[in-house]
Amino acid sequence: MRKSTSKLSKSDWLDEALQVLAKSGFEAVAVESLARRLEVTKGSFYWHFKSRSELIKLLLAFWEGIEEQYIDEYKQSYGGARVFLKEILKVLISDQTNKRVFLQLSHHLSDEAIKSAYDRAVKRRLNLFSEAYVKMGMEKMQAKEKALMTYCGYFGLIKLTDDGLEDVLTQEVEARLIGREIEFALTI
Amino acid sequence: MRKSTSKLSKSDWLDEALQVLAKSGFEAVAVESLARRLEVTKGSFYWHFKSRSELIKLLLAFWEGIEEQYIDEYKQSYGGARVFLKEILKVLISDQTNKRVFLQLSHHLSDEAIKSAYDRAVKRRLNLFSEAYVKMGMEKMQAKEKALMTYCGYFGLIKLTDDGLEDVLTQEVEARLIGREIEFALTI
DNA sequence: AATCTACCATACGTATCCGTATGGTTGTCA
DNA sequence: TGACAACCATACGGATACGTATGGTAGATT
Repeated sequence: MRKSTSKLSKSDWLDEALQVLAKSGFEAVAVESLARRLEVTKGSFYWHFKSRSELIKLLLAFWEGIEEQYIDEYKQSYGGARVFLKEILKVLISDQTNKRVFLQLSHHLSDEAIKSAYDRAVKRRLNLFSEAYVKMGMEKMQAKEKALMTYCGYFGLIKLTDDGLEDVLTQEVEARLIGREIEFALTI
Repeated sequence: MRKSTSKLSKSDWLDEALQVLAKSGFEAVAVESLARRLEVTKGSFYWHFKSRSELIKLLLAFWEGIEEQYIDEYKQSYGGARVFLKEILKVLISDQTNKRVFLQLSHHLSDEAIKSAYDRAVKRRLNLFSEAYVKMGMEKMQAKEKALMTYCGYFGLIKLTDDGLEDVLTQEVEARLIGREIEFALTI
């Protein structure tokens, strides 16, 4: 029944699940649906995972790992706080998978595991911004306030650019909006 | 089996459905669950409605009607564009039901009916803002750009204040953030 | 070559939805 | 008072999801 002869690993399931999550949301991260995509049956799934909720937990940890990893990379690549802030904003805005997974999390806060991963992701962003503003010379309290403002603009932006309102956001308008949001974030 | 002797109307179902939608999302707007809340069985539901999707459609129209109605009221109450913008922002931010329903819509754009209601709601807000900026003296294009910026801040704000991150947003911090967002919106 | 382990298929049980079919009750009106 | 309409209960069918039980196969290991 399988096409490929190679057997699957936990990692294969997680990779596929992340794709599905980014594209279609948590509801689509379903056991039998995933199994069909991987051309196996759920017999395979329940060999690798205890339950769907275990998959979800591992998936969240998987995603958080990826995110933390490339935040570290950006921190090392860009020493200056201002340029770091600019570049990390650019990637948080333009990385479609990161953006969509983050938004999917934000839609399912009634699930405890998802909510706690989401809370951490929000705080990661707020701290990123806040720390940058402190390094750029702001007082801690003002930096936190500015970080909140930046975060609101950031979140509204990734949501708006993900909603598919073609007649509102042409590519040109979207590009200008992104530019202005980044400009706003860099103005202290 | 019923407690009250009075029979239900379509309106009773819609009122209840709106409450549930605001509080728990579209998944919770389920036929049998709603029936239990109203202390009837789904036999009643399917007498009043053709299907669940019909209820959803009527519910969306119901909500849009409420929203349009009080936007009109605000337009009449506040003549000046600046004060109108300030007041409409305040209510769009602080009206919990409006805010939560709007956010719920934003989470279910794969449903066509929901998406089109959501698109209209987004455009309503963008037009509100844009028109205000034009009346405040901005060129049309710049007004549209500023409206987009305002919208992003607005959306991020209502989302953040709805996410229940107690250790991030104390009441005091939230109040200051709202103040700053409104201030930003009014600065041209 | 025999066996053991990793991996998977199949079949089943259960829960939860939506929707339908059908009949019962209650109030109103001729 | 008898019939009709509005409103609702009950019972059922079907779809879809999760999870379990059990057995099969292919490659590594001894």
